[in-house]
Amino acid sequence: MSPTLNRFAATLVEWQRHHGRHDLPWQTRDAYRVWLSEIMLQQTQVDTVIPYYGRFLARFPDLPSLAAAPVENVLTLWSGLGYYARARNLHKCAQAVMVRHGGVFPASPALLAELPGIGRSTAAAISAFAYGTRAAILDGNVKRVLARAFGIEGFPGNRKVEDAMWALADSLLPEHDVDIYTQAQMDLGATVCTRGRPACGRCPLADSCVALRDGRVAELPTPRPKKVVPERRGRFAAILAGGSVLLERRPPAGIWGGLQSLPELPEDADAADWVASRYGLAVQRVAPLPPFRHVFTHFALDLLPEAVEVTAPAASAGEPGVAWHPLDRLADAALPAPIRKLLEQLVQGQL
DNA sequence: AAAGCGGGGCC
DNA sequence: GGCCCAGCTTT
Repeated sequence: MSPTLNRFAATLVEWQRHHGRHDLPWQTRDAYRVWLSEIMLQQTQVDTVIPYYGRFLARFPDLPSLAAAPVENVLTLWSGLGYYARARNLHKCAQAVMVRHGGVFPASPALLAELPGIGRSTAAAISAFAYGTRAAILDGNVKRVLARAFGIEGFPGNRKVEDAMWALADSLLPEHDVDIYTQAQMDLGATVCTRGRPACGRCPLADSCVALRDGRVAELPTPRPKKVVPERRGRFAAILAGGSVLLERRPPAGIWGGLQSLPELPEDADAADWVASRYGLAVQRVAPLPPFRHVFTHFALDLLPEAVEVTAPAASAGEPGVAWHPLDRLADAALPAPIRKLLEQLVQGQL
């Protein structure tokens, strides 16, 4: 598309100057801050990210401090944000930038995309915001805006549909003000062209929007095809002694990879016997706790927690990755959200 | 309880 | 290149 015909970009850039967001804490030209925010913003909305971003930056103000930290400390600060592979990749990426690029994020989207946790869209966003590089993003906001504005059919998670959107996004990229344009697409998608009740009345693209013209705003973008999710169940032991709970680090990959959690009991084990033999603890009492369901994208997990009171333990828990953790210091633990909630309810005497 | 958000990586 | 992966928020 010739630049003079690119009304789309010009309209968005003009809209952004007056109606876009200009006070987000990561709106700087510091590649470290831009990168950190973009990773946190994958799969997570701005309002959720802001407090995490602030805490993270206070603890790891720059790339070298993050690269030098143990990954456990990174996971602790990530606890509750979800998708913990992002935190592990973030840490790996920090170390890779130190080694490969002398501690400076490259400006090239191709080089950025070779780093852990950075894909094509995130690479483009970082290079556009931090360095003004001309590169197209395609996140969920942009997919929604493009699907509606241009009437694109098909689930954007489908490779063919996504490829078509990438081609369109590339063709729409303006010659100048790519950083403003990039922020404009994100902001329009987040504040006007929302999934639920889009505010078409104040959309700068309303005049030309195909979905609005055809009355198909609610049908676009095409939703993900439905799938039945398998169900799993897991028994979890809250082993308690002297105001502390026993936490065990999970394997690095898979669900809640690398996080601390309650030990998972074998399906048919007797809780008291299992705790006694595995950890060498003297069990005083076992009590079932209310079961609850946690739903992931691709499966549902029924959690069956049990409280296991033991006599005051020795200082060491023996097994590697196993540690007693004070119940009044849960904030320091890298816990998955449902386990954190369970333990907090336990502390508050609600169970 | 169900739907939505969304980029990365494996096979 | 199709499909699988992963957790929290919103509705």
